[in-house]
Amino acid sequence: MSMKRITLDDVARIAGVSRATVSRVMNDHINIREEVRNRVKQVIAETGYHPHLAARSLASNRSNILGLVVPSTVQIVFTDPYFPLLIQGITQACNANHYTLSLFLFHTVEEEHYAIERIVGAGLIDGLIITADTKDETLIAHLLEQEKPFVQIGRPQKLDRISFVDVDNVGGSYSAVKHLIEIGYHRIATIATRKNTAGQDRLTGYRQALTDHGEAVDNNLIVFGDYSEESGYLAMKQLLSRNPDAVFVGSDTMALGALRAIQEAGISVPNDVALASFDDLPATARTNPPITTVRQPIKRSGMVAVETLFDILQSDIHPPRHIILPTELIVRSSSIKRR
Amino acid sequence: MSMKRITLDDVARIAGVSRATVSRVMNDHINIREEVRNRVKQVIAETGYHPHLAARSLASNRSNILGLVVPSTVQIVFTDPYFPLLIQGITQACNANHYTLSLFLFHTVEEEHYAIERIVGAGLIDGLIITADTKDETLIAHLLEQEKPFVQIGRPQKLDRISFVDVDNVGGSYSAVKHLIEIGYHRIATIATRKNTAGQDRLTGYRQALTDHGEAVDNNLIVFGDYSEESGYLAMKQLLSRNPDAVFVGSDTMALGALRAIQEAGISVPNDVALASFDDLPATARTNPPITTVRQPIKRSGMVAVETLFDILQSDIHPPRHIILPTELIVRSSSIKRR
DNA sequence: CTGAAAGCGCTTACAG
DNA sequence: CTGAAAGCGCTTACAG
Repeated sequence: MSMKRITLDDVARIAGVSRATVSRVMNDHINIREEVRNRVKQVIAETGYHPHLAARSLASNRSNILGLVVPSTVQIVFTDPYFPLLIQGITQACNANHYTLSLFLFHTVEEEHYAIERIVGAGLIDGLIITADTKDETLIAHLLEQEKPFVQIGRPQKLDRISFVDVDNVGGSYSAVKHLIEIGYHRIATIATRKNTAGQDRLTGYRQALTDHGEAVDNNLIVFGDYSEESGYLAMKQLLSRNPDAVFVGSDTMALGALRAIQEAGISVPNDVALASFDDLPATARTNPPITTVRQPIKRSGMVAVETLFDILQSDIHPPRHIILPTELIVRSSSIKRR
Repeated sequence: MSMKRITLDDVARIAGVSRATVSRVMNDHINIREEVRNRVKQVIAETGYHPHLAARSLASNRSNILGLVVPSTVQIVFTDPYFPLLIQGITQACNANHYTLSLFLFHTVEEEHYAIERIVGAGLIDGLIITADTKDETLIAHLLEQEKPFVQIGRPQKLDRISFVDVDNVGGSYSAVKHLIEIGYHRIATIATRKNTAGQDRLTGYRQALTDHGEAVDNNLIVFGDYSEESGYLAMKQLLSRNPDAVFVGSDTMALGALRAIQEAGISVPNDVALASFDDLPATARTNPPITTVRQPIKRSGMVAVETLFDILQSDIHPPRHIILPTELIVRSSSIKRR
């Protein structure tokens, strides 16, 4: 604020070269005489010169800023560590590539519409990462129309033109249910959700695993929640009267609710009923007995999303990228059904 | 990308005024003839004009971008909902003021040093919000030296020149311990931490409450943890042999560990030992029995931090602002010690 | 391999 | 109340 900032001009004058040359050194262009490059670098180091990002952005038409958009309808932000882990992955990839991350978190739909227009129109951002949500077709549509490069995290409803990074929800659920079958359970229920594509895919995996292993799919054993702990609790209460011997829960938060219902009913886990879940939050590792879970690579999906966006930014043609990251089954309890 | 962007020039030409006038309308200057202002606004609306932020930034020397810095030493990011709530408050205040938030999350110290210099030097950011941490004096020192306006969240070690927003850790702990005393407990232990100023202040509140109510401070009843669930568990195991009849835990996460230790020991809560805690995370509300907690206004502290930063940015002289937000005691169990 | 020059899209004294 | 003009600090064809 107080002392005058050092500019390209200053460096050029001190090094005895033109501004163009300094600019080229800054941007690692080839075709600079080694001697000149060193001299300029020397001056840059001595003066502590840092290029002015706004100026660069204006001249070059790229800002080295990425945006992360969290629509107003995304609630997970406040419940579990999903959001922090995702951000961790995203920022790590950004830092490694000298990109800056701008965060757009919306609290209302109006805010969302107003701000996104401003953001995209302001040309301050090279590309966007959007956390998935079923409902906001308008936001996605708007981005497509503006031809702003973006990558969605989570599978979109219709794939056609959208690049996305998702975890293998179908495969993850499949492996969990398959595991329950293999250790001897037969009346396997599920607490599912229709809230988003992840929930839908997890239900698909449940169904597929049963079918593939010669088990009938009983619709009475499929109950729906909304990702909240409370909804898991209520769903489990419903299920208890239907005597499942195992339950695959579509999310850890709901699983905690389900466990509460089970414990209140004075039922033994895993002898009377086994529990498996999707997410692998720290909390589920600490329950007693510990819950077997499907671990999704949250942090990694953030990193991959950024890399995918870079890939798009650097290529001229834009065929949509569809990336599915594998999950991992974490078996915590040695719950073998007693015969 | 495809269609040419609409600039100030375009708007000026269409509206039949100079670029200066359009600029003045955009920035809500006074002294514009009502008729002219309307005409320009009309054209802006029709063309969907959005000012180019980099250009504005370059010309005006303010970017309308705020930075949130999370040092590499801050771990809370990944454990509880503190970080999401804080971000929620910060983004809400930013959105309301047409500011954009950039997020700087560091994973290593090298990254931190390298990036912060780049950020501050790049002149892309008007001011910063720093999440507190005891250890990174270097980062703070660097910012002070650069004369970049910033607000710290959490009390810094030495106050002198630093503006900060903190919750009333001393008062909050005080009220919790006072409550335990008033409902009849006498051997009140604490699981404290020296990790940061918040932990220190909470211990201070504990001590003060005891002293003010004629209770002796017994150092045998003060055990230290490091904010982790495991450390709370271990601390409680130590405490159990010393027969406290109540424990005030310095954080909810540690309280969950402490509860685990109590339950493993087969001891009744709150009859044999009562539990109170600081933070008020969702998880503590769901334990059985529910834990009495001190609720800190996390989201609000984010909002206030942003507002404080605006205040600093707008004023010429910079006396440091010190803001302490009140906490709230949430009594969940009617734990009266049996006589 | 290097430089002169135009230009990116805005703001802001200055003058009237 | 409004405009002409300079300037913010970079990048990038173009020419040599």
